[in-house]
Amino acid sequence: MNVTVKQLKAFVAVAKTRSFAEAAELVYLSQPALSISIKNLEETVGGALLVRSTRSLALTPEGEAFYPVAERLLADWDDAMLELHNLFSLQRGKLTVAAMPSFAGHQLPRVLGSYRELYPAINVTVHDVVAETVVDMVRSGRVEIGIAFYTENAADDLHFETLFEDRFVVALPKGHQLLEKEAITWNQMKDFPCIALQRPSSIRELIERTLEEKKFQLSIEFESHQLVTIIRMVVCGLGVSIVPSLCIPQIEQLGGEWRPLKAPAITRKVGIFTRKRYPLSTAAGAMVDVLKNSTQQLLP
Amino acid sequence: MNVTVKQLKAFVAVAKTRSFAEAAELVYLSQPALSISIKNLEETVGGALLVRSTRSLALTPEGEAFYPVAERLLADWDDAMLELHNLFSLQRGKLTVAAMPSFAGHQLPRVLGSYRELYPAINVTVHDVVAETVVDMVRSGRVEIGIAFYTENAADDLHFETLFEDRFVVALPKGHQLLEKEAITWNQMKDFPCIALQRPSSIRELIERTLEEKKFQLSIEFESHQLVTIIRMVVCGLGVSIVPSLCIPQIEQLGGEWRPLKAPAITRKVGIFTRKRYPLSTAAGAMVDVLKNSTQQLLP
DNA sequence: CGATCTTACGGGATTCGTAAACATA
DNA sequence: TATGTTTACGAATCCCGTAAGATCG
Repeated sequence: MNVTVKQLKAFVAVAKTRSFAEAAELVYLSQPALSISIKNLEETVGGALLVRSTRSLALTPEGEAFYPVAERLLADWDDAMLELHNLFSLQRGKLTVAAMPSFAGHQLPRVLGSYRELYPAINVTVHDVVAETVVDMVRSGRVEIGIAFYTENAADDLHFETLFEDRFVVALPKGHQLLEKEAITWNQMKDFPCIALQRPSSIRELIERTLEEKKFQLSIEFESHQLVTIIRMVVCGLGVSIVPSLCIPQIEQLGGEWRPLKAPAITRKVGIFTRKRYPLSTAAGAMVDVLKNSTQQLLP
Repeated sequence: MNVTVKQLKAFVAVAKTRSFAEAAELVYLSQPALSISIKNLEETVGGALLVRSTRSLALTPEGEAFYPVAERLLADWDDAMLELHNLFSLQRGKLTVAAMPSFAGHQLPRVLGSYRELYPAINVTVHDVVAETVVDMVRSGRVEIGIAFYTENAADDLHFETLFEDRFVVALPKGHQLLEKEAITWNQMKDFPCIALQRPSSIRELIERTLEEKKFQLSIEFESHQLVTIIRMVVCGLGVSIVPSLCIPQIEQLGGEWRPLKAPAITRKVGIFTRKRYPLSTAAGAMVDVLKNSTQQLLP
C-alpha cells in the first residue's frame, strides 16, 4: 500500500488544527472518513503519528518530526502543480522565436504587441537573424518558431505554414525616372545600376534564377548583406534594387520610393517554421494563432 | 480532481522509457490502465505532457519542463516516507535520556550496550545529572526518558515506572571495625564520623527524615555533593557513609567495603520518568523495554 | 500488416457518508 | 453528560484488467 497526497493533506490538517472534526472540514471530508484516512496512513508508514483520546490530541515524536516534512512535501507538490497549470493556461511560460530581419523589423513588433496583450506573462525571446539561420535554429531546437521565406531544404524535418505571399518590388530613390511607370519590368531596369544582396542569400538566388531563366541582364554594381543597407544605398542614389515588399515600410521611412515588379513578378512565401514530430508548447501554439490572425489583417 | 502520486510515477515512467508498454511494467499496471492514468493526469493539469502517435512518443515542451520537477518531487516523497518508516522500524532515530549519576555510572552502560546491540542505528544521548535535574529535564521535554529515584513532586505531570528498590548500604573503609557485623544498625554508626551528601539532595533528605523520626543521631563531619567523592573519602578513612546500593560496584572498585543497613533499612524506588499525555517515540519505548529487562536480570 | 496506443466495459477494491457505539473529562 | 473519536455498513466512486478498436509507419 502506498501513501497518497490526500492522506498527507489529511495528516497536516489534523496536526495543524489538533482536531479531527476541524480538520475534516478543511479537507472536505466527514470526520469518520478522515479518521480512516489517518488510520490507513499510519498503517502504511508503520507506526502512530497521532495519539488521540477523545478529549486530547497529541503528535507522537515521530509525528512531530514528520509534520514539517509533510508540510514541505505538500507545498512543493502544490507549487509544482500550480506552475504546470500556469504554463498551460498561458499565465506563465517562455517562448523563443527567430525571424528574418525584414519581418522582425516591421510586422513582428505589432504581432508581439498583440501577443503580449493576450498573454502578458509569457516571456518571449526574439532572434533577429537571416532566413537561413532561422531555419537552422528551428531545426536545432534553439527556437520553437521561425518566421522566414520558404525554402525547400527544410521540407524533410520542418513543417512550414504560409502566412502570406511576398511580392517583390523595385526600390527607387526620390525623383528617379522609373517612378513614372505604374509597375516596372525587368527589361526597364537593365539600364540602371543595381544593388543586390551578397551571395549566399535566398533572395539573391531567387533573383539570379529568374535572370538566368528569362535571359535578363542586370548590372549589379553594389552588394551588401543587409537589406537595410541596400535601401540606404538606393535612397542615396547609388542605384535601384529588387527587395521584398516586406521592406516597403522601411523604404518609405528612409525616404525612398518603390514600384511593383512585373514581367515576371516574383513572389516568395513567408511563413512559420516549426519542427516536425516535436509538439509545440501552448505558448508557441498561441503565437502561431496570433501570427496568422495578424498577417491576415495586414495583407488582405 | 487532484493529482496523485501514482499518476506522477506513471508519467515519470513513461517519460523515462518513452513507451507506454514498458512503463506499464515498471508501475505494475496494464497498458490501458496506464494510458488512462496519464490521460487523467493531463486533464487535471490542464494540458498535454506527452504527444503519442502509435509509432512515436515525445514529450511536449511542458512535459519536458515538468519531467525533472516530477522526478524530484517523487524522490523527495519517497525519501521522506523511507525516513519515517525507518524511524518506526528503529532502523534510525534519536533518543535522549537523563539518568542520575549513580545509575548512569554502572547500570546504564550495560543497558546502552544491550540497546545498541538491538538497534544499532539509534543515536542515544545521555545526560548524567542529579536526580532533581533528571525530573526537570523530563518535565521540560529536553529528554524523553529519565532514570532516577522516585520523588513525589513529579506525580502530577510525570509518569513513573519502578525498575527496582534500592536498599541503602553503609560504605566502610577496609579494616573498619563495623565490618565484623553482617548488617549495620543506625545506632551502631553513631560512634563513627559520618560523611553525607550536601543539602539539598533527595538522599540527604531521606536520611535526615529517618534520623528525625527515629531520634537517631549521627555526627556528620564531612559533606560533598558528589557520591563518588564521598566514597573516596570513606575509602581514605575519613568516616563512614550511607549510600544507595547502586554505588556498591563503585565502592568495591575504589577499594572500599560495605554492609547492609538495617533497623530500619531504608529503600528508595529507582525507575523511569516519562511525561504524561506525551506519547513516547518508538525508540524510547524500546529503551523502556530494554531497561526493564536489564534491571530485572541485574537485581533479582 | 504489425506494433502501439486508446476506447469500451464489466468486476473488484477503495473510499465515502450516515448512523450508532465508544471513550474521556 | 457532553464532546469528540472510532466502528459498522450500505452506496457511490474510482480503478484495474480484458477485449476490441483506431492509427501510423
